[in-house]
Amino acid sequence: MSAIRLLVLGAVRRHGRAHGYQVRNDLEYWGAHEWSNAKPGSIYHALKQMEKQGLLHAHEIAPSTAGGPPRTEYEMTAKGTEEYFRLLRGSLTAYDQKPDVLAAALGFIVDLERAEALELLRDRVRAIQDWRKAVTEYYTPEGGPGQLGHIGEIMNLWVHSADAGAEWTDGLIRRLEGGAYTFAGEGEPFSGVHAVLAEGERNPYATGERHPGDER
Amino acid sequence: MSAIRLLVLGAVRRHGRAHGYQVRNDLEYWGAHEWSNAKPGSIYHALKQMEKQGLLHAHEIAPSTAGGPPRTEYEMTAKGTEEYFRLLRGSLTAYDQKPDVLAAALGFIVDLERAEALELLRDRVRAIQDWRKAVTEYYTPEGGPGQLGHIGEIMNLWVHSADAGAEWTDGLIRRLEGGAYTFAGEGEPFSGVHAVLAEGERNPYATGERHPGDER
DNA sequence: CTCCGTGTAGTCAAGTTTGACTAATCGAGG
DNA sequence: CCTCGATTAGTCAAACTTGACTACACGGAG
Repeated sequence: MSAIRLLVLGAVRRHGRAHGYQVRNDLEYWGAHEWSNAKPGSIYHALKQMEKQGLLHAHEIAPSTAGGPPRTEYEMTAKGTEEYFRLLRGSLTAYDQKPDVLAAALGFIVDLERAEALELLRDRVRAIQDWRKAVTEYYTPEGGPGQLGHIGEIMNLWVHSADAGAEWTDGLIRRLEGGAYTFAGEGEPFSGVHAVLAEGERNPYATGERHPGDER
Repeated sequence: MSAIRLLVLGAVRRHGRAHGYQVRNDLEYWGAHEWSNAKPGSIYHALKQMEKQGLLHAHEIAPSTAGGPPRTEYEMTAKGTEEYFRLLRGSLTAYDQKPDVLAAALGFIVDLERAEALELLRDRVRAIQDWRKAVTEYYTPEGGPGQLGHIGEIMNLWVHSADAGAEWTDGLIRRLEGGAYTFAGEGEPFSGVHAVLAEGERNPYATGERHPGDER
């Protein structure tokens, strides 16, 4: 599963009520258009789909104050909130080599309680170790490694990635254990830069430059 | 772009002529079903699509010797070979955090000449460094970092991944410089385990176990 | 002989993603 | 006043992906 649903649900949730363009702007503000498939089409599609599935409730709204076609505002339903947390938890634990999903979850991690976040991250480390083991076993021929030739480099890549992922997760766990950041139920919620764009606020990060790493 | 086209083209190329089921088996043999979207539907779709685009030439064949519906065999065209190398080169250099694409390219890297492979990998390192720089710049607010709160962990993740990717690439470059493996134009081609399944050969790795890391 | 499981080969509908396109309004410049 | 460009908001067709399903043949159990 991709990161788009989590991102959209998270954006709507932070606003309480939001229309597609607002979500789109938030995601761009968070930099998500650089590292996830958060393109207009995907966002509007996700909104409509999730409305059909009862995760969001739609309000038809008169043409906006500032040009453009009439817009639709969405609110989360109870079912939507449930799904949001299901996705958030799943994205933190599952190691499926899709870093954009993890990045998205990271943006919302403080919506959980600290203890749960830590538990989930420890599960993640375990999942990474399982994957590492499975990979090395799969790519070990009877005659010992060395028969693999350059194919062994594929194994190498996965093992290296897994180790890097585990190391990073461990680092995060240590920071959280050390009391970093403010989690749910720990007083005033996060409100630094990058929280959310208020209606009409300009995105100071929207430079319009293309960043390297973009697909061409 | 996903890894499927490269994988399918590469599989067909190694056989000279192959039907869908054969490709499907090779990809499973290489372990690709574990780390890429190489599902039957995707494979057959890719074959048909690439035939429509003139990358492959299709031969309708009488019902197979061993049950099942009639099958179609595919051969690469000149255009297909061109596209294959275009994809291969692109997958080695582009850093778009899709490790399955890199893994696929790795499996075919010896189809290039050693000097070119090295050049491409050095380009890759440069691309990774560019991405790293772009990320740190994007996520550095005016008031200095620290204002970011937990959002800074997203940056952290990307930086950590980039560094790990660069490190791995450097390692591979050193191994190749050291003369590892046999590349195009260096005498007898690779023929170890994991080369390709001959018609009718059983896949000794097909255990049927589910591996962790699978999507549920 | 018949039924069932396994292997062979592929199809299909539903859902998702992409990239380009539409359409309306506002403000500045000529 | 008119036009151009930017901003706002969203649509659409084409391509791709997913997971479940079909259909046929062989071989062994009962």
